[in-house]
Amino acid sequence: MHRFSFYNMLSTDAKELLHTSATKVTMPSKMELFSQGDSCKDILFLTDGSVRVYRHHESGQEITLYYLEPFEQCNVNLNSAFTNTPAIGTAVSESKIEGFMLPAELIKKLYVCELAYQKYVFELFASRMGGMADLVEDLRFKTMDERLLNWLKNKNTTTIQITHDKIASHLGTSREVISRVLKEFEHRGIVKLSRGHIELLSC
Amino acid sequence: MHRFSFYNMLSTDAKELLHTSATKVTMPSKMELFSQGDSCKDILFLTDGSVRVYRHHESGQEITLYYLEPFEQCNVNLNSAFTNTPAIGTAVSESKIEGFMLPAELIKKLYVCELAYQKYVFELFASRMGGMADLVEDLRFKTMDERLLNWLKNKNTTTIQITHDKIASHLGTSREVISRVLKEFEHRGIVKLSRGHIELLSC
DNA sequence: ATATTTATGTGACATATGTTACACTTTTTA
DNA sequence: TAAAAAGTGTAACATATGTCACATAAATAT
Repeated sequence: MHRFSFYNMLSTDAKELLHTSATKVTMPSKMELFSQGDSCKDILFLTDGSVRVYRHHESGQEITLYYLEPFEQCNVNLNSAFTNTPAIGTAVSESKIEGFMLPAELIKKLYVCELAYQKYVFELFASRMGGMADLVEDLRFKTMDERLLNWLKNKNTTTIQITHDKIASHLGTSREVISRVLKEFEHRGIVKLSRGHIELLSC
Repeated sequence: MHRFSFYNMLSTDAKELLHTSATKVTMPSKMELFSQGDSCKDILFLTDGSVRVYRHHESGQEITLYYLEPFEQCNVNLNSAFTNTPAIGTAVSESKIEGFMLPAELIKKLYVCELAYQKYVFELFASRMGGMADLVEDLRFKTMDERLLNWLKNKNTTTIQITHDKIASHLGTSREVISRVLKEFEHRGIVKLSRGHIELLSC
């Protein structure tokens, strides 16, 4: 827990309480943490790996709302747990993840009493709102080519291990569309494709 | 101020402080409260009228992120003011509006010290996140027909006073598209159109 | 009263994306 | 090793939406 930005500024009482109440969790990839409609009782403090929070549609298609990275907290999780409302999305681990689980009631108290945590939560919300607004703008005004290229670049690695099908879920489209656009990128010399991974060239 | 849900649960000190520091504001329709990129120094407490918060794109097109209704607060405004970051959208009054302006520094203190306000802000964020997630899902998986019909129905009146151009900005499309879809609605007997207003039938 | 602006109607067309259908290859499973 | 599953390639087509180019009508301004 000590690696969370707010930790050092907590009261000793709060630190103590977190230590005694936190349950260390480790989960493999592809585990569902909670599903759209669930009521969350526990709150995850992610320390390693990443979690995808997405919406699904009747058609079976999905679109990613955001990715949860280490030392961030999941707003959908927090919202549901704090306000006793159903989760507005589904969360699934994208890799092996590690972290701590803490009961909602305790974190609610932390939010009320600890200034540092309040600030942390507020900033988390602010940046998530920003991300969601960007997503809205992208969905409306950007082409799939742009969105896909941005997505690839945001991975910050030259070799990305992923299937076209997964990318389609992230961006909310179908596999064929991703395959088609990627192939065009290959022709343009932007990427090199092979089964299961994509190599980013030229940037 | 006393009509805000959190007001009655504030300490007398806080109430006092709000009263002495609040500046009553009245603004006509179509006034820009702040623009994307601005740093907000004051926070609006809206008591009457409504405000549209939107994003604009280079092309000149716009899309509404959400509407601010009386006794809600604007998250973009709060985020910018609290975290000293540029506003992620533009806010414009949709009608004549009334409310109070309060300095960011004071509201920051209110957020820290007053449990009721903390709760209010949290719930506001939670519901706004929900709205944004809905918007993302709609943008990706709903047709313009569905989105337009929902938008009309959400107005909760049978006669809506608006131009096609405005609707286009709300939904992030062009005027022609809205005109076309509305005309089809008219043929299907869902609406009756006339210059400047739309009458919803059959529901 | 005439001119100008604002709002709407609409056909024709461009294009991005979704869909279907199937071939082919690689990997995994039995 | 054979069979099944998973991943990719690709053509052909459907369709929703965006764009252009006007025409017309209503409201406002001069």
